[in-house]
Amino acid sequence: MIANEYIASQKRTNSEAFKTKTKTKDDSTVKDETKTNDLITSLKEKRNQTAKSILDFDFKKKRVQILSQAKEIKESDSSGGILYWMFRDCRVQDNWALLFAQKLALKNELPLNILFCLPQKYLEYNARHYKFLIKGLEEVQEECDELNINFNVCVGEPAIQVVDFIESNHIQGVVCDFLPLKDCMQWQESVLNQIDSNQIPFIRVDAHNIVPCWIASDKLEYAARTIRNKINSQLSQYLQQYPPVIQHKYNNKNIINKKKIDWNDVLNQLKYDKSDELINNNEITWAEGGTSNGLKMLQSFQQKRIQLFGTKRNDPTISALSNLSPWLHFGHISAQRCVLVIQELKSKYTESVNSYCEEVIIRRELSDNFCYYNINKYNKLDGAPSWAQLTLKQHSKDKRTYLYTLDELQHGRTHDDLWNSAQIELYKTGKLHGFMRMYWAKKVLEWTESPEQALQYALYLNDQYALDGNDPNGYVGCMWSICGVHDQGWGEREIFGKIRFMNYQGCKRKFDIKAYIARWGGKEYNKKQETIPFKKLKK
DNA sequence: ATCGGCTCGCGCAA
DNA sequence: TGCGCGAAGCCGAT
Repeated sequence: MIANEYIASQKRTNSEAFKTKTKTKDDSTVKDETKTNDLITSLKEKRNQTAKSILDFDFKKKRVQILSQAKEIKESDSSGGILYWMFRDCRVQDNWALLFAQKLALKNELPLNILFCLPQKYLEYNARHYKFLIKGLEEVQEECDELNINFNVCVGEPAIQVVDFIESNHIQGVVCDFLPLKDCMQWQESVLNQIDSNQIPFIRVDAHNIVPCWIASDKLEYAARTIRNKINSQLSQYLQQYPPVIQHKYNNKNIINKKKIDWNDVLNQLKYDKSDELINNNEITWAEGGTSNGLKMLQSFQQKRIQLFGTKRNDPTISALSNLSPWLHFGHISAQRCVLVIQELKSKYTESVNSYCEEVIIRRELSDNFCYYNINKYNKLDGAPSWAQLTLKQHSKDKRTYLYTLDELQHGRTHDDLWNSAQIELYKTGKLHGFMRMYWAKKVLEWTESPEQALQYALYLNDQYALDGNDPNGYVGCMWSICGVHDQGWGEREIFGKIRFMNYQGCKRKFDIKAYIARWGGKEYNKKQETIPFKKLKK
């Protein structure tokens, strides 16, 4: 199907939805199993062609940070082996952290273990997130069983549970993945402090970024333009094909007599808010966790949507986006794999592929850069650049034409039918179109009492409802919209100050807002006369 | 529909 | 110190 026909068919779908008010099935759900299996098979072949195992592969040492005094595995009588403490990157293949752990284990002829430890309460995770996450872990477990890797899951305080696992299993080396958020960084530091780091190497691997976060830049970057060259100039070095994680050679005595994991029991041990009706009444059906489901979505992007990405990515009535962010957030698929697959189409859809790479490489890595070098304030107003803090402060007392409570925002009950539609899309589907996210967050700034409250509400709603919430990308998205992070000053207005402004009118110009509103059913609540409440300030 | 002006501060050359 | 440049924007002219 050529692009124009495809757009036309989507417009038909939208108008049908408008007439019948029935749910339309997202066309990005892939039904063709055989073709997807082809992709999974072809990736397997590609890995096997790349190297026999990680030992035969040019592993980039810069992906690794050795945090302990001990730099190498020490000889020991009791061979508990190597532990990969998995947290952010929940997949077996295409995972530099697991590959590095297997490399250590093979080189030292040791067994290989994985531990995934879930805290009882984690950020704003709820049933929606846990269901997705656990589905992915089940797949990891199955793959580990086939590969002679000892996979374990536990619920509890990671800093305690991981140390306990290391001690009781006589682990000789620990590999963890990289997530530049406060909790995770603190757990890792705490584990490092509790173990004998003169004896046990403790190693962090950036399995999430293509160019490792600490290599891409050694400082807090100011904007996309300041990190772009730093990443692009090193990209060819790091954008390698993955070798396979292979069947592990060294047997693990822990595997014998191992109890089967009771996933319901895991879920029941978690403490999260179960009372939110918007979550309980809106089961997510378009996206299920796990690597193979993520690869299905990647394949449908490659086959159906990438061609539209260049020109239609800011049109929320057209399905032109990858829709991969939930799987990327939970680490069920790797961004590097997405780039490798999509770049095969570079000569065919040059503009689209370049735009996609800008988002999945530069913008994503910029988010990690922001959190890593701003670890105590990546979700606070203090984390904003000083010009933005100043201008927001100067305008914090400006009169707000509309003021909404968290509850009104949550249910999509504002005067703005477009905004309400975005909020409905968010709570019903667990995702919000990339362009609408910006508009959505900027209006929260406009309709709440202060920038602090706006940021708090936007982050809460995003983390609560979006499958890809609770992630550096989400934090930076809200910070960009509300407090100017990675952006620059613009013409001064009320409330916004110099923060970039967005409005209803602009959306009207850009896409068919009626189709979007019809699709999600946002209504106007208590609309006042004034529709555009700002006049540009004169100097 | 498309385009240029607006506006701002970092980064770099001087 | 001054200038060029980018920017997921808006707005008005054509």
